[in-house]
Formats: sequence, C-alpha cells, structure tokens
Amino acid sequence: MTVRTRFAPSPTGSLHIGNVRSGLFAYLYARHNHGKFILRIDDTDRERSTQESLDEILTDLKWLGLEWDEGPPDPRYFQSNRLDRYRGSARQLLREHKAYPCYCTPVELDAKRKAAEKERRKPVYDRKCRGLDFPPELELPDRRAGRNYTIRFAMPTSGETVLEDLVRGRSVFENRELDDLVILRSDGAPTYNFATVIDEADFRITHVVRGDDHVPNTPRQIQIALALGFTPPAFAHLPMVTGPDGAPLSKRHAATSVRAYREGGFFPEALVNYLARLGWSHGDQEIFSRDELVEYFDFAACGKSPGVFNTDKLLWLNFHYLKTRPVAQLAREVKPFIAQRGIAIPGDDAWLEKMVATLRERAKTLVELVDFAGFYLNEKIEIDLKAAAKFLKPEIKEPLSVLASELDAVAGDFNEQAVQSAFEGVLAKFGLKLGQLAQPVRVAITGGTVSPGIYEVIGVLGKRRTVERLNAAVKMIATG
RNA sequence: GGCCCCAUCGUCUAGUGGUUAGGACACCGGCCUCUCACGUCGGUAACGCGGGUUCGACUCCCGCUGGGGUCACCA
Repeated sequence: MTVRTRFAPSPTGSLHIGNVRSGLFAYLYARHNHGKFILRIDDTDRERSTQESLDEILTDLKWLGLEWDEGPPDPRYFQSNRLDRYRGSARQLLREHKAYPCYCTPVELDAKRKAAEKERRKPVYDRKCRGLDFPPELELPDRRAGRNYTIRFAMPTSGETVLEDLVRGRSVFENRELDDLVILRSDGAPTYNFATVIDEADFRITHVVRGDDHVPNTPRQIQIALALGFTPPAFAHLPMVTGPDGAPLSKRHAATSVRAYREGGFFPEALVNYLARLGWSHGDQEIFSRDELVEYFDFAACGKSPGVFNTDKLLWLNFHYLKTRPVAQLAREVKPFIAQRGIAIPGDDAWLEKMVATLRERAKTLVELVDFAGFYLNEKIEIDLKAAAKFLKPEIKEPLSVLASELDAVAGDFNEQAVQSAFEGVLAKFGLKLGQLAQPVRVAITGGTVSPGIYEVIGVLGKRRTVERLNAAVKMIATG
C-alpha cells in the first residue's frame, strides 16, 4: 500500500511555524516512502476563513518547498465543498442508531458544564438525549429550516480504544471516558472531529501526522471511523514546539509565521533544516540537505518531549546557508530586500555580487546583510562622531590626503592590488603601520569602525566615491 | 479536577545494562588579524528525587516531584 500523508491547515491566519513542522514531517515521511503528500484545506469555519490566508499559506508552503501531489486548486480538497458528503455520513450513522439528535440548548449545556465543574465532576455531556426515540426519517439539522438541534455520536460506553502511535507508542483509552460529541452542528455543518475522519478515509490517508495536542481526540476519531466502517489510519503525534517557558510557541515568544521569517531574511533551507532537527535527529548530524532529510527521516527517530524554539540556532543555520550558497544566487536573493528600502543599487549585477561577497560572513540574514551594506549602497554616508573623534585626528590628515591623491592617480584597473600598493606607498612615506592608517580610512569611507577588509571595501566602493569620501574626511579634520 | 503524555548540559540532541556521558547552538578564553566577522584550538555546563531489579543502572520497573496537552455546536 502506498503511503499517503496529508497537511490540513485552516485558512484562518498565517502559516504557523509549529503547525508547518507537522506538515514538513508528513511531507518527509511521504517522500521517504515514495508516497503521496496531500494538501487539504480545512475551511468549514466560514466566518474566519479568508482568501488572503489561503493565498499566503499556499505561497509559503511552496516557498518552503513542500510541494503537494494532490490538493488546491482542485476544489475537491476543500472541506467547504464536501458538506453534502459529511451530512450523508451523519445520516448513515443516524439510520444505524450510532448517532442521535440532541435537543439540548447551548445555554443548558453551558449551565451543566459549569455545575459539573463546581461539583468537581467531569464536565462531559450527560447523554440526556441519547435514550430519546427519534423518527427513522429524521431530517438533519438546518437552521434556516428551523431545525435547531445537533447530531451527536453515540460513543461506545464500555471497552477500550487502543492507539498505537508511531512516535509515542501504545496508549489505551477507556471508552467510558469518551463522551458523545457533536458531529453535526445545529446549522448543519460538520464538526472537525467528524469531517476529518471522513476526509482521511475518502482521501485514503494512511498516516495521520499532527501535533500531539490532538491525542485526546484520537480515540474518538477512531471510534467514529469504526462506526462508519472505515479502517482507521496510522497515527504519528509530534510533540509541540514551545517557547522558553514551556508554553506552546506564540507571538509573545518569537515570530510564529513562516511569512515573518521569510520577510526577516531567512532562507527556506534554514527553516526546514531547523524545524526538522527540532524533535528529530540523525546521530550527530546538524546540517541536512533536502535529499538527506527525505532519505533519513523516520518517526522512530522522533523524540516524544516538547522542544523549545531557539532563534539563535535558526540564525546559525541561516548563516550557514548564507555563506555557503553561490554568490550569484545570494546577490539575486538580496535584491528585493534592498528594493524594499527604496534604494537603487549603484551598480550592475557583477558589482552587487562583489559587494555581497564582502558581507556574507558578517550577516546572519538577508536583512542583516542589507543593514550592513549602507555605506556601499548609499551615495552619502554619515560619519559616526565617536569614531571620528578617535581616528580622524590632525596627525592623520596628511596621510589621508596623500592616499586620496595616490588612489586618484591609479591609472589601470582600480582593483585590490592597486589599492594595496597605494597603501604601501603611504605607509612607507609616513612610517605608519597598516592599522594606523586602515582605521582612519575605514571611518572616512564607511562612517564607522567596523567593515570588511579595507582593500575589499575600497575595491567595491570604486575610485570616485573612495576619493571623495577621503577628501571629505580631510576637510573635516581641517575644519575641526 | 478527570483522562493522556513527557523528563540527559541554558537550548536542540546522541545514548537502548558496563562510555572519561558524545555532538551542535549559545557562552567564556587562546590563536589568526587593518576593525568586525569568518576560521581554528580549548574551556565552563546535564542524566530531577526516592525506592527497587541487577555483579553493575542515564538506560528496565514502581512511586514522587516538576512540566505539558486536552476536556466546545474551534480546528
């Protein structure tokens, strides 16, 4: 039997980092087994589902490289188009007396729940309507038709349900602990636990991969599947991704959407690599290509305990991918981040590549790289006052001035080689050490005390801008 | 509270009865050096507690403690 896994986001918001990890694991498992990865859209909540969320989720999934074999835009993979199917299954259960109409109102139920909590009893439905007779041809709930009741599933009250989880092992649930959950709402729409069971069966999902917050639902879903005559799928419940305080990862800890990381200058390779290693491991290996992930992935190597999301490690991975990818690619990828700041790149692609090459070991993200590139990209720079006070002193005025004219006099290619000989000439003439000249020059041409190697910077900056900035610094010293 | 689950450095983890408990991030120090990085070398740092089982427990069992998930006409 070919493996079929699925990822089923709700289009009610951005693609969440913790959620997408489950999707990634489902994807890897499918690919590892040469199976299919299915994308289904759980959009039964018409109130909160939006087209924008859907678009964002689809583009971000593609950006991460989680390509699906079946799913949107095929309309069959939207739950909202399957309402009749769910209602048909509800009717089937009703006919077989495995489900029943419940006439309790939300107000009543709420009151019962509160009372139960107060008396320290379990706040479960008391099955009041389960014994009631109902007509064989009972019509399904439909709010517009004034049929404001729900349909509940008649859960077995004895025996046990066993969950053999691929990552967590065996768990046994007493059926009497499970309650009669609503499968059809009073407006006729199915609830999640009902719709998902039917979908997994219809789409022939063999392995349900999801967060372990779904574990308590699983025995209920297994019972519903059995009642419907389905063979339940296998389950793999992944531990949660948490913040440093152990609570599920939320905006309060860090950025939680894939989109935020994308816009923050992270690479999909880094995010995927990081997420894969959070809760899964393969010996001591830290860096994994997509192919390696697919080749090695296995639920047996997944941990059972929750993992803390660690931005530092993600940054380290991102840095790894930043400094090892081809410069041409990096230059291409950094462009939108420059454009976003409204900066026109003062050079061609070859120039941009040279610029990027000098910065790639000094930035962990594309955003950081652009932050660092200001003195290359902008025509005018601002000189840091503290740096100027420390390095642009009267005694360096002459050497800077001479260096400016030496550089200006370079006849051939204005490359690092030429720059270096100009420096050496000035150094010899004034009896200075490189450090004594390099720092003032650095301040003069970058505005600060931190930059790539001074010859590299000048090489990228070019003759005109270097000389101009040097002369401006000389003037600055003169003026005091 | 009921049910289910989890527990190795600060963090991600390796480890499946006998190891100087390994790696990675972060952190600290040396080296490299025109600054900052990169790189490189080294360092600090962990088996939650108590009982068993065993010649021997990080590894197996029980309890405790701590933590998490879930108890909707949300997914």
